[in-house]
Order: sequence, then C-alpha cells, then structure tokens
Amino acid sequence: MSAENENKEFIYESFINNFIEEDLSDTSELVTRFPPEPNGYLHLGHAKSICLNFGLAEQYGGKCNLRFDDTNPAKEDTEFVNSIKNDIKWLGFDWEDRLYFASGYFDKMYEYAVELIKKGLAYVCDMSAEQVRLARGTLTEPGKESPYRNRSIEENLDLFERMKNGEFADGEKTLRAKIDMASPNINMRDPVIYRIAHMTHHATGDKWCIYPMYDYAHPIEDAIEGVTHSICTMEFEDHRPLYDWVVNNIDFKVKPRQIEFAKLNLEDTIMGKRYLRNLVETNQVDGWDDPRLITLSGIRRRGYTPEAIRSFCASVGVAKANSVVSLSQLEYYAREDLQPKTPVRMAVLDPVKLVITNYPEDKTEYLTLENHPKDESFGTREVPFTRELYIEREDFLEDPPKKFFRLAPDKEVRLKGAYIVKCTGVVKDSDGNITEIHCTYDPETRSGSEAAGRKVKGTIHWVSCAHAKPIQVNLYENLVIPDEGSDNGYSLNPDSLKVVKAYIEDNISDVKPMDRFQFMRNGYFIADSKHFTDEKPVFNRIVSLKSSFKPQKQ
RNA sequence: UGGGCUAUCGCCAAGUGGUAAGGCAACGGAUUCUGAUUCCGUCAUUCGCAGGUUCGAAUCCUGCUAGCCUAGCCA
Repeated sequence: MSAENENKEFIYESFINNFIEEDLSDTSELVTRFPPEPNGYLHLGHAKSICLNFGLAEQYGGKCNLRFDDTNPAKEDTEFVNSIKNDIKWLGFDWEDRLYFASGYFDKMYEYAVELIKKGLAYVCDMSAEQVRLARGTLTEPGKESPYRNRSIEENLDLFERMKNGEFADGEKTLRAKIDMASPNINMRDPVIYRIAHMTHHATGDKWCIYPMYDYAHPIEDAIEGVTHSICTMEFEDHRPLYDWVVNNIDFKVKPRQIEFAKLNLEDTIMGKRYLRNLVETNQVDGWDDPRLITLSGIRRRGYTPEAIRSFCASVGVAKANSVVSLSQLEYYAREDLQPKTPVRMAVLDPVKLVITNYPEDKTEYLTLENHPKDESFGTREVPFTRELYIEREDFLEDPPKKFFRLAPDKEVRLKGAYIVKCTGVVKDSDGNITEIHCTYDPETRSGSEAAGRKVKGTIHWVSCAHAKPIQVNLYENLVIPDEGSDNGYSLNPDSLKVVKAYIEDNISDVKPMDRFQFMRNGYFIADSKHFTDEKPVFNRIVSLKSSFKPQKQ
C-alpha cells in the first residue's frame, strides 16, 4: 500500500557552501552539529536547521553530531531529550554514535576556565545581577569596569574553586571574561561565563552548582567535538567575536567557524517556543502534538510526511535575509509527496441524500474502483452501489452559475466509477432545505462497459447510504489570524478546528492509526494517531487538494 | 543613539564586472470518470533610492533610505 521510499537527494547551495569549500582541505572532513537545548519540543524552524546541518554533512561526506546544549538546569528536562531524538529520527536523520551533551564536558569546561584565570583572562566578580546590568553601559555609552576586575590570579583561583564547592549562594558571585568594558559590542563587555545555581541538573544531578553560560560553553563544545562549521541563526552574529575569543584563548588545535543564517518564518504562523508552550499549558490546543501546531510532533500527527518536510526545507533555501515563506509552499510539497503514494477512497464530508428513482430498491452492485489513478500497483476494490447514496452538498446547486460542472436540475453528472445520473427534482423540508435529490440513471453508462463512452463534464464522488461508515473528520485552518490590535500581531482563530461527521465507503476495516488516504476531491487525510479506533474512526485532513474551481459570487 | 546584519518578481531565492537561474503562487491552453495529477506556455529592459567609476554594474565606489538583531547571572 505504500510506495517505495526512494531516498531523495536534497542539495544545499548557499553562501555556507562557499565557506565550507574554502575552509576544507583535502584531508579534513566537514563536521557540523545540531545543538538543541532540551527545554521544549522541536518545531518546523528546527527542521530547517536539522536538514541543513545533516544535509550538508551528507553532501560533503562529513558528519553531523547531535548535541544537547544543556547548560541551564533551570529549564531542561529528560522528557525533551527523548522527544527531540524521536523527531530527528522521524525526519530521517541519523547521528549514529555521535550523541553528546554539553553537560558531558562540564569537567573540561571547568579546567579551561581555570586556564583562563591563570592567563589573567577571567575573574571572579562579586557584583549582583543588577549591579552588572547597570555597569554594562548602554548601546551608546561604554560600560564601567568591575571593582573586582583586577583581583589577583591566586584570589580568583581560590574564589572560583569555592564557587564550585558550593560556598556561595546563587547570584553571589560570577566568573567573568576579562575583555573590554568599552567595546561597542555589548557581548564583549566582560561577559559572565559561569553562574552559581544550586539546582539539580537532568543529567549531572547535584554534582555541580556552577554552570557555564552559552557563549562560553558553545565554542568549547564545538571545539572538543572537532566541529568545523558551527551553523546557527542570525541573532548570534553579534556573539561571534566572543565565540572566537573563547576558541582563540583556549588552545584548541582545530578552530570551529561559526556561520549564521536566517531563521524560518512561515506566513500566519507563530514559531516561538514560549508562545507554543503557553497554548499547550492553557489547554488551548490538544497537547504539543495538536495537528494545528507547527511542532514536529504536531506536523507528524497532522499527517505531513518527513519527505515533504525535507523537500520543503530544501526548497526555502538558506540565506541571511529575514523572510516569511508562504503556506502554499509547504502545502505544495505535502501534496507532491502524498500524491504518488496515497490510495484513494470516497468519503462525503457534508452529505445530502441522492435517490436514483429508477434503480431497484433491493439491489446492491459491487463496482470495481481503482485505488490510485496513476499507479496500478495499488490494485482495485469493490464499492457497493445502491439506490440511495450520499453526495457532497456542495455538488448540487438548484440555480447553478454558467460553469458549474456538477449536479443541477435537469443536468447530468457522472458518479465516479458508476453511472451517469440526471437530476429530476429535489425534496425540501418545511424550512426550504434540500433533504433529497432525485435522479434517474442511465444503465448503459456503467463505468468500464463498452457503452460507457458518453462523456459528461462533471464527475462526483458518492457513498452508499446502506453501507457507508460514519467517521469523524477534523478539518483545519490556521491556528492564528492576523490581528493588528494584539501585541504579537495575531490572535487565535476561533475556526481553526472544524469537526465534521462524515461518511466513508465501506472499505476501512483494516485501517490503522497513521494510515493515509486521499479522500477523493476532498484532500489528503490521516487516521489520527491519538484518537482513531475501529469503533470511532477519526481522520485529520493533512491538506486539501489544489483547486482551480472558483465558486462565482452571483 | 553605538555596533552588527539585510534589501533581486505577490512569496522564497540564485547571481561574486559581461548584459536577471529556479521553486511557490498566478494566468492561459492540452489531456483527464478526482475542477486533482500530468503536460505545454506566459509571468523582472530590471535588481531599496540617488550619484559616480567602467566599453560594460544587481555585482565596484560614495551618499541616503528602510527593516531586523543587540543593553539575560537564557539559549
């Protein structure tokens, strides 16, 4: 039922390739890394970075490490390292035996800090966080030097060791790099490189009560692992001088190079971790894997394939300019991947009854339908056809516009895989709503028969009332909609989830959660991984079919 | 206001002095028992603006303008 998964090659071509090619000699190999902090779930933006880092490594015959950047015990948890590993595997990447943790280097980092102190390049500072902030200066004014800046090396060594030994309370002291309080780059104004935090770390437990800061830890992590190109997002560009300072002042033989690229932004989508967390914690969505979320777990539950995500990430390219990619680009790659490998079923999402008045009441015909319009290997199935069917409400119009290829009074339409029918009338309730559409069928026009040659402009899908199975279908719209009045420019879309009671042809007995189908003319759907059961089948719409049908406003 | 970065079609994005790739979207048209798919075709005399250098500039120079990042003991 699934098509073969040929491994598509995605080629990354950007300014980063130029750096790599000018840096790499014939003997050295490319080493990149994906370095998430285990403090939340991965989202589409991370997928771009994962694809880039692993993709480049593949492309140049190098390696990409998975490294958890767990230097802040206040925010991190093992739950997240597991979900992150799972998401990366799902995307189809393999870090093999190269799974690392920043916390695995804490001993080394401590030694290097001692080395910096001995070189006179770091000092223990007693100022409070507030005092440091005030002394840092502003964007336009230089900072003031700490009164503790010129402590002796011996005193610094002693104090730093006592920091490690837990003799001081949180916030009482920090270790700072001695660089330049007057630097126009604020990151260079004696940045804190170690802070005290009496806290249990998810990996090292209570071994440490001092923890290195990102700017100090990250270059060391890269250097220890032999990373040659440390690819991160644009907001770290200002940190690069500090990154280089650390690498250059500790004697590493290979010096990694930091390269920055622009984050992914998606139209009408909020990527921020804090925002996502808030939606989950206030129960505005169905967990971190709500199909409307752009977390990788949400995207997976929504039914997007990893191949589609990879194609999409490759297609958006890598550059330094801020940009916002349109949703249609994501949807295109979803359909492109789904189309050749998804079997077709008929399901009616908004049913109205169609009665074929000249068809025998007690007759059931089993018609043979192909499971895929392009690929015979998907085989065929038998679909029951009877006198009373459900069709899509929007496939009938009493007063159709000029180019309406569907059903209307006295008009003909083909029932997919069955007969051509002609509308002879409608039945309405007391409120004027259509409750039944009456038709006659032409027995000569059965699909596949020699006399079926007659052509009619429209073909619609249907389901036999007596055989159809009720299913729940979840239809999605954007989670947020633009809202000038709100602080982030968006507000929650009240219509982002539409739950529909639909009918599907009787061919789903062996469907399992995560099975994907095209529901003819309605889009691609997936059996929900969380709520689908045989008794209560639930399907999520992954993406609708593209449509060039323009309903005319008359 | 200091520093850093960015600016090429509606949206992404190539382009590295030799006369504007590609994808998405859109629009034509062919095929189609899914208004899907597939298939052909159209879509930047112009590269944020203004000057300059050059036989020649999106690419070099000068000056503007706009947007983003940056003052965590977060990453």
